[in-house]
Amino acid sequence: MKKTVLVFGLLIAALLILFQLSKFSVHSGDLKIEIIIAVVAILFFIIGVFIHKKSLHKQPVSTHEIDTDRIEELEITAREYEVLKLISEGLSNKEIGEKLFVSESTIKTHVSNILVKLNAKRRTEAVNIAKQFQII
Amino acid sequence: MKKTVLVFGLLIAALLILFQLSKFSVHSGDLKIEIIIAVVAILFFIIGVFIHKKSLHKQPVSTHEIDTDRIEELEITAREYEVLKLISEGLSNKEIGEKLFVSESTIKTHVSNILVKLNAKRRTEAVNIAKQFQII
DNA sequence: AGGCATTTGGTACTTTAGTATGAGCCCATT
DNA sequence: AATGGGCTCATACTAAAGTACCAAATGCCT
Repeated sequence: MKKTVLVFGLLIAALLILFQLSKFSVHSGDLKIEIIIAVVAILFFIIGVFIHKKSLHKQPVSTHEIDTDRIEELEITAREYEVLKLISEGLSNKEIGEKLFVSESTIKTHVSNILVKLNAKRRTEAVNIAKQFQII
Repeated sequence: MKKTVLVFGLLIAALLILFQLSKFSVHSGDLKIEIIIAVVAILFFIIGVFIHKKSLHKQPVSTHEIDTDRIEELEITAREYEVLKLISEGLSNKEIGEKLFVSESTIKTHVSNILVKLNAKRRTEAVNIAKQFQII
């Protein structure tokens, strides 16, 4: 935000300088009008590209960001979320248990809770829904 | 492609007209130099935005394209691929069978073959591997 | 026509997943 | 001190997934 303001300020300043320069040079006759126009053209072409790039950064085209708000909305706890991510990586309940140093029973409980909260019937469906919600 | 050439042609024409106009107007003194510069600035700003947008279309930021070559490399058949996609949508074998009008046994056979070809132990792992391979 | 891959389907079995329920522990809030 | 949420774990059960065979119909290629 601060950067953008700074850039705009500099651009306006540059434009004003060009205006003054053009007046002076036309009067004195030692600078061709075509050159000034060319400089302005190139300058604003670059500005156009730059601004457009900036606007894209503000509205990410398909940058995959995690919607942490929705995780809270769904009341998915930290532990459940951990399990959910490991499910999406294709691990079994047993493997998840080993990775998190808890029993398979515990993972089953977590998975059951996840399925209810995501309104899914199976873990594969849960992964699909979670991806649509952009929470993984 | 043809569109781009056309746009460029028009732009060059417009630029030439502006040049001629600027010379004439300065000589006759009935058009201010500031206005010409402003027009050029606005014009090239728009061109800058437009060109940048075009270049993004040519190089998609992270457009998800399917690697059909790899599907062939893995020797995944058309039917197996259909099943794989439905697995990734979270359907059960029974549901997939109903959707494709075949028995659950058939789907089980397909799934087993998919798991071997993708070197996966479970369907969730298969989906994960398939996504890494960019085949779904 | 014979060989080959694909698709289909079955049986029988083992493994994994998921449900239901209960219970103990820890920690923060009231 | 009591309540409640979150994490843990267990048992017992049903459902789904996956394996290991076998077999038949189809279509394609040479």
